Amino acid sequence: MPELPEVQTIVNELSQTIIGRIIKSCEIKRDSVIDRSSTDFRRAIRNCKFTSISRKGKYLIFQFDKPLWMIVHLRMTGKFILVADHQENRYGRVIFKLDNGLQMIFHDVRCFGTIELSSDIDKHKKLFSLGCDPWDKALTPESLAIKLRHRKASVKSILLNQSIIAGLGNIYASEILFDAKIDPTRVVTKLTLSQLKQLIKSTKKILASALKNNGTTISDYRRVDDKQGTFQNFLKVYGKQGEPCQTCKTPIQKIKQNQRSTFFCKICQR
DNA sequence: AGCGGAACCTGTCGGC
DNA sequence: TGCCGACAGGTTCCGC
Repeated sequence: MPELPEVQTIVNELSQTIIGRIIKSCEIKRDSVIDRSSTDFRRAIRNCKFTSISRKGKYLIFQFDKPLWMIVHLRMTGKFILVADHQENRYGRVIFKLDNGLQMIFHDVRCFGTIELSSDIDKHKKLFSLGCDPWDKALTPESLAIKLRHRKASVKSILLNQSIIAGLGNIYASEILFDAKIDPTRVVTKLTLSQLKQLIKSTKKILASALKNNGTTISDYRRVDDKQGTFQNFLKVYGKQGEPCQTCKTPIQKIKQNQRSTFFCKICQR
């Protein structure tokens, strides 16, 4: 579900409300969401104060007032809800009770989401294996070309690989490739340096615009407290199969790549 | 090494 | 109406 712009929106909104708050207790409704026994988890997190919230790739990172971090991945359907009282909610998987009476609910229909605790964030394997941020200065056409030089996968597949660029998902991959006028099925080593340059440029452009719109709400993604993003109003290809391309009027194609939908214009994208 | 497919879990939608 | 398969914004594991 949420990609970089959605996760960043949630970071921004949670920061405004929970920095400085202390977790008084925690209720775990679904054990598979957390990375240890519920007893150990509750004990570790009790009386911790939130000092900052940040994002790496699609991971949310909550920092506390001691050497402890909570690392959350929302996967497809995870979201956070802040409420004064916890009405019984079928999909509330973990409920954090804060010192100001608010409850922060981790809500996740499909239960793919994960919550982990770490006492040494620099040694967290999954975070360590992430590629660079799209706005990282180290991301240049030349560095990308070197990193991809022996790859055989399509450019769409490479965009979804979090160890190369972190934060892109299925919606923005299609939108970025349309903006860059690159065929998603193209083997990545066949791209020219100027196409790689355009790819990086389009990535930053699309993500910045999505962020400005608080993300894309199609079905499940919600901001904190169920508010919706608005970038769905600006999508040009995702979910638009059969509709005319905004540039050349040719119907948008929908294909499957690695079991996932890709949308593109076969005329504009080469 | 790195690719594609299956699996994880739950809900919804479209077709017959 | 009812059932059944396909599909959903992600990642990990496995076999090749």
